[in-house]
Amino acid sequence: MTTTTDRADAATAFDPGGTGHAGHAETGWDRRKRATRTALRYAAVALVEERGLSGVTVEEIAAEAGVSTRTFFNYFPTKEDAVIGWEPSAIAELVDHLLRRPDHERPVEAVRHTLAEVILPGDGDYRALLRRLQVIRSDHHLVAHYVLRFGDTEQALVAALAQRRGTDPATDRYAALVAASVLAASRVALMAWCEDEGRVPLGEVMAEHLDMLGAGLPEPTEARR
Amino acid sequence: MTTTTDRADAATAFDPGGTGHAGHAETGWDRRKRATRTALRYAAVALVEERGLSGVTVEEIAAEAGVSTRTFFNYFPTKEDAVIGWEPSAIAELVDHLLRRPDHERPVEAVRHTLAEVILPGDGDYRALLRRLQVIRSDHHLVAHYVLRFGDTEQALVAALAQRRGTDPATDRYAALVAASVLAASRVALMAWCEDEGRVPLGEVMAEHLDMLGAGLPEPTEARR
DNA sequence: TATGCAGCTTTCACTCGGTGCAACATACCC
DNA sequence: GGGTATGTTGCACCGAGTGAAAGCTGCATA
Repeated sequence: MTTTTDRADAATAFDPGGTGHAGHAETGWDRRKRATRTALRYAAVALVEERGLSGVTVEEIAAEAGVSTRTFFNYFPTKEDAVIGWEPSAIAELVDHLLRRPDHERPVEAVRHTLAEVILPGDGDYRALLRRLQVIRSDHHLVAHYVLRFGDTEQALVAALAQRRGTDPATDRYAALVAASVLAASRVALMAWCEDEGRVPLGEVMAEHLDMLGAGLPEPTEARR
Repeated sequence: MTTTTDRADAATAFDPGGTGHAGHAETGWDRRKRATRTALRYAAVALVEERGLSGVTVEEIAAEAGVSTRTFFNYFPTKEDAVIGWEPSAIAELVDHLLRRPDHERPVEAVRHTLAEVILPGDGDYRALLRRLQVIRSDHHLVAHYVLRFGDTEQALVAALAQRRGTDPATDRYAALVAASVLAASRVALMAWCEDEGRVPLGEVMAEHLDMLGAGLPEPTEARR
């Protein structure tokens, strides 16, 4: 019901200055690729929202986006990744930000600020994020895959933290612990924000959770928190 | 190299009182099933250790264990699960233990004790656990799958914690946060223990990590911790 | 000991996810 | 305008995973 035609040829329909916020002169190829990627993500979310993950095949998503099945796999390694909107560049960006944080900052704070800068969509497109999270939450398999991608992020963060601290990422337990627990808390915060349908600003929800983590998980006094 | 024949017909070769520590009268079927399960796990770990995850097919694992491919899938939902030794019963057991912890115990402590009781192999078979963890760590895909199963465990823990606290598991953020971060810390501890090749007792490593978490992740003072 | 039942294993057929490769199309640059 | 880099497609293929029906195995009866 949702679509079927409106996005059919998104691969060739160039984005008319829509989400474009790319600084350095974008070539035609880049535009085309971004359009295809967006179309695939959009199609994936829409179809899965409608029929559930197992009710949709990659072939259908590709068709909906107006590209071949093979092309789908040129953009996303798995069906799930198209739904959760996985971007390989996101991890690199995260690491980049983390390495730029001031040296005096403690690891937990550095990671915290980094996440705040990177996860929260600067363009204010919280609606899309919320919708995607709702679709993810609706399917156990998608949640699992989401957690899995957090795992990838975690590995990258450990490497970056270790670099910051001048330690060996393979043996720096503190870095591993910080990355794992802060990411876990962030994930829970995202889910809570989603559960709440975005009424409380995401930044606040994140801060709340990370504060609790930083305080050693004290049991909330008031009932129902 | 490792095997090829020694375990070939483990499905029919009954376990001669080996790992058997089942209290309530075990029927022949149970013995047979346990033997098959063990053979599959063993074959999976051995073959993957030898050739890597992608160098081994389910068909080969099944053949090595002396059963058909279809039977493999009657025991494990995925190839990865056979390697990581996933047991659906483990989660139930975890929940069970958690619900039996004394009421006055704070959530973090309750989860902590539960994990200590369930994760640590009572029969002292740390060698097998260590080997399995080493195989898992050697492959990114296996690590991801391992994290994924921790995610399943997490959901079960949240439900159990919420029940304990008399809250709604869907909205109890504190339960979600505790489950997620404690499990994350435990996972990191397991990996650290493995990295260390089991020289320091697992229980100690776990305690160290959970203490750090409970203290709010203070930056270790001494260099290299 | 024979017989029936229950539960496990196997075979078969099939769908779908995912990848490598070679041919084709498109945008860019000279 | 022609060459080149890059993106897209079709094709062939492999392996994971599932459903269903038939066969086998152990157990509990008479």
